Amino acid sequence: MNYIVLDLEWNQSYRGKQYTVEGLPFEIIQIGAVKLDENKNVQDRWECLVRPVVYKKLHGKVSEMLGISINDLENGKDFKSAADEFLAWCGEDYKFITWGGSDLTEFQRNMKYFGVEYKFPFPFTYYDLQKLYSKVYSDGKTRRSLKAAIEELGFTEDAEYHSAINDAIYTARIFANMDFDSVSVYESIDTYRIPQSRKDEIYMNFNTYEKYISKGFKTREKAADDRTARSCRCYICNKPMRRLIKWFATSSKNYYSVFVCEEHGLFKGRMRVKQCDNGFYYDVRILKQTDEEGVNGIVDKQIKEREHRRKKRMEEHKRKCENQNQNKIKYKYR
DNA sequence: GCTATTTCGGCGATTCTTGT
DNA sequence: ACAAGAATCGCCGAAATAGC
Repeated sequence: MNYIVLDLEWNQSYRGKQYTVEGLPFEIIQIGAVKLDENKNVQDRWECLVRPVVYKKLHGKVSEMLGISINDLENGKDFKSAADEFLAWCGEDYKFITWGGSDLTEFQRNMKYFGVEYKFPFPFTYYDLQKLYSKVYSDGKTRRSLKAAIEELGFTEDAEYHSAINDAIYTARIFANMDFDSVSVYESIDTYRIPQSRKDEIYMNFNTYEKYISKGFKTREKAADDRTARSCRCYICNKPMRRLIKWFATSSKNYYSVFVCEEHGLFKGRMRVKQCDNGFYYDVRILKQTDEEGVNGIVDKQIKEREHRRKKRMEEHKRKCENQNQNKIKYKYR
């Protein structure tokens, strides 16, 4: 199996969102990629310019950042040929690596818009190296820009950033030098396409946790209330679990819950409703094995949220009273 | 059992950061 | 300038509770 490190550059409407074409918020103008074998040895490179046909002028921010003008793209390929050639170059057995989680979504949007026919696997998994970099070198949550990561690692900065092929090469360099094996189980799942039906729903077991992606629902409510998503089975033995704490929302868009498996103990659940390009709503749920301390953390979160609201209300109430008193005083001395 | 007030919970708006 | 994820704020209707 090969690794394809992919990086894209894209353009957008130069005169504002109201002129954005339906189904194509961004138009890809550069494709850059590096192919590595399973031992992380570089095999090949691929790059091309794409001549834009929808947004034929570059947005000011884009040309500034990329350091190019529209003239540089005149001799570019049309997207369909570029994508066909690129996908043929990718071969049969490969996995994508990108810096951040947006490239594959934009690539598929462009493919759909320009009628490129190609079947990516389902579920469509890839490696988000920005996330894996954070897991290896940081807390797993913060996201570093590519430049910041290269500088942190002390790599030589021998090429301009924000060029598709250069950024792909930088990303490949980080990939080849990091302890990838220690984090390689943490694949990302592309959700440009979501499960069509119940039987297509995704249950990914990452050893320490399980990720579930539901089918699409017409409304946010139906997605949030779905019984399949709200009731959980143990991802180790597949037996139904008992719910210890019912699902509750914090002031964020996350829902939390705690379940218990008779054999494997405590699990914390986190769920979020998202919306897909086709307008359907779907659930992303993560189940993670935990202990009493972890459960206390969830309970604390719930209590903290209540306390937080109570305090807010108290302050609000106090302020109201003070205002009333002030009014009274005013009346007194009038 | 009705009404007013308090508490809860869902969700949009806002902000920060990344990406182009 | 626009997109998307995550975190936070705050509004407002629903549910719970207090007061009668």
